[in-house]
Amino acid sequence: MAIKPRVIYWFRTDLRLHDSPALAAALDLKPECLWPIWCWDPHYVYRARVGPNRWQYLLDCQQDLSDSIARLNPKSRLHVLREAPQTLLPKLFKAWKVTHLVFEKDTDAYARSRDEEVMSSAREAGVQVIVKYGKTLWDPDAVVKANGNKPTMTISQLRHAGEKVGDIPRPIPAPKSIPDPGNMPLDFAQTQPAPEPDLNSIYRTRKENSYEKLAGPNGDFAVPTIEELGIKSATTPHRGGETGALAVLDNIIKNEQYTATFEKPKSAPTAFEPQSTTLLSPHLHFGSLSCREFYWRVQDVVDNFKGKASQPPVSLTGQLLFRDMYFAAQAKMGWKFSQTVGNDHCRFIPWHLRSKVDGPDGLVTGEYNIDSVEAEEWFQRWKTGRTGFPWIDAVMRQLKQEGWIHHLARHSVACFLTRGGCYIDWERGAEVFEEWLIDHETACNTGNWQWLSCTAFFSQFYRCYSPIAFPQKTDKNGDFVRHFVPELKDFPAKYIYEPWKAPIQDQRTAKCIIKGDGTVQTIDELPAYPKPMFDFSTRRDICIGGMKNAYRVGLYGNSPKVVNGSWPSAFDDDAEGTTDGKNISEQDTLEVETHRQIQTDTNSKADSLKPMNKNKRKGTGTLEGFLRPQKAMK
DNA sequence: ACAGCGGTTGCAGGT
DNA sequence: TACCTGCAACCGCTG
Repeated sequence: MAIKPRVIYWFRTDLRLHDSPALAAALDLKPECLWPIWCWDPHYVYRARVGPNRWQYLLDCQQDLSDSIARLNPKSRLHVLREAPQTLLPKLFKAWKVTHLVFEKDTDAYARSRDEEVMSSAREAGVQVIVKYGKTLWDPDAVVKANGNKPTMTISQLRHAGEKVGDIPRPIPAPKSIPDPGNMPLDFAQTQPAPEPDLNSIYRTRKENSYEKLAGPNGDFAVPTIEELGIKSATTPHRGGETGALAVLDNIIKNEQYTATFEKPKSAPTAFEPQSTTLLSPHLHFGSLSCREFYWRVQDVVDNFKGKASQPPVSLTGQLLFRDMYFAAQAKMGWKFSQTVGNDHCRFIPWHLRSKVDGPDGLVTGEYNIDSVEAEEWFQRWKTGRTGFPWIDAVMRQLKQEGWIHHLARHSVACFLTRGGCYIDWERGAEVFEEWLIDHETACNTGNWQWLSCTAFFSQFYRCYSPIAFPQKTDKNGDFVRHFVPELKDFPAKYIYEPWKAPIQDQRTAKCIIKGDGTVQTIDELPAYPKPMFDFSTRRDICIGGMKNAYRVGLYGNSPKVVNGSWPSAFDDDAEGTTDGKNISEQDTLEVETHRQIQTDTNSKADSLKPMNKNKRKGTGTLEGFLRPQKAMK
């Protein structure tokens, strides 16, 4: 008689029961026993930037899922094990006599390397592995294949590739029952992770000890509390979990007008309580909501809508297309998608505070070069919400406090930090978002930062968000600023976005003095708010000049001069002074259009040779043949 | 080969 | 209110 399957279902960023193709595949095995488990991965604990708000959101999702599993089978729950999956799973295969390992596909760079290691040890142990995609509308690898094995860099590429891949699957209903878990002996040694470097040490309330016992402090595999983890309390009002996600979705769907006519660019980034968009992004990140459930629930409303429905990409379903575009781009490019150096699709701009890279693979180290004391100060003021521009500061404070900000608010502060203000590397901003966003998704976050900094996906750098004019379009009175920057709450609307222009008498009446850099709390016994850290329109002009210049030089992340650090020779001044829009001489553009021919990534070599051969037909044999005509600088 | 068009989400100043 | 233009000028896609 054949042995009945003994299945580990490994939950990761698919913390739901509804529409889970992988979970359905596990249940289709008709297992004798099924262990729903979560591995407390040291990579996430120490190496990813995770602030308290996202920790709490994850715990919410885990607890809700665990409760839902227990409702289907009181003998079961989500079993949380404190060890890296790469070392733990091989031991569980033996100790629990596992026959099958099932999980949802994850094409994130770290996830891929982790999963490959796990799959190889499963093969060695004779454990059958079942992997199903479920995180995106289409399998990112299939999208890449349909896109000619290239990363999807425009929404039309994604849409064409998606059409080739096929129809977006209808969601699968949640299971009605879950098998018992088998016995869970832990008669093996727990492998302790290396805690250093610990990128999240500032959030710990005590010495990190989440790896003391494999099954948690009570030995019961329970989902921990944030106190148990020794992490500071969350400040976000947003709660995770599948139950809440489906309730929010129900509410959205009930409002047919909103659902069918939603246009992202027309939604207000200044709206709060309630916000103007769905706030479902963190649920999509943790998988507490299936994107296909969302897609089809919305699409069914749109199909039955009597009026004029909005269309992708601005519509609700359109938002999911961008997500798939970034996932597929990352699926193709791997680690290099999330950094400049070595990235053949990311323009090189000589920003301040560039990342340090190290090692034979040329990956970022997590540290950066302070090439300008002034830029470092601007970066810290941006991060901590004391730039002196109330709109920027309000958004950054909302981000830190609540872990979520509106998409267009992200645009505004990202533009300000990079090409439209500070001229600081987008990777600095992406790291802050990684730390604070509850919906942080590496592919979408780094993709959007490249978009906004005009290094990939988007290039209209002369379209620049004003920290004064932009919020005024949707919030003349400045209610958003008054809420998140309360020291300005009594300022007249006339000055709310530029309080430094208010006469001193008005400042005293409003009980807030505009002075200093934000480190001083009170002046003459009145609350203080900083002066703007620079003149915005001057900086905007400098930045646009710098962008124009850098575009003309035309280096990309994989250009030899970027990889070997000799890029300053492509600009006409010294290494520290290349960032502010000075002109370059004509011959320095010669590097340039070769970027797509140069590959550090071996598996895309074949693609990259094509354009070179095509250009070679010109027979010039020199770089000139590759150059596009350059417009003269004024 | 290349001109023309459009690109989820700019701004200022109009009608 | 919902559009229009000029501003300077990027890219990918289409024919």
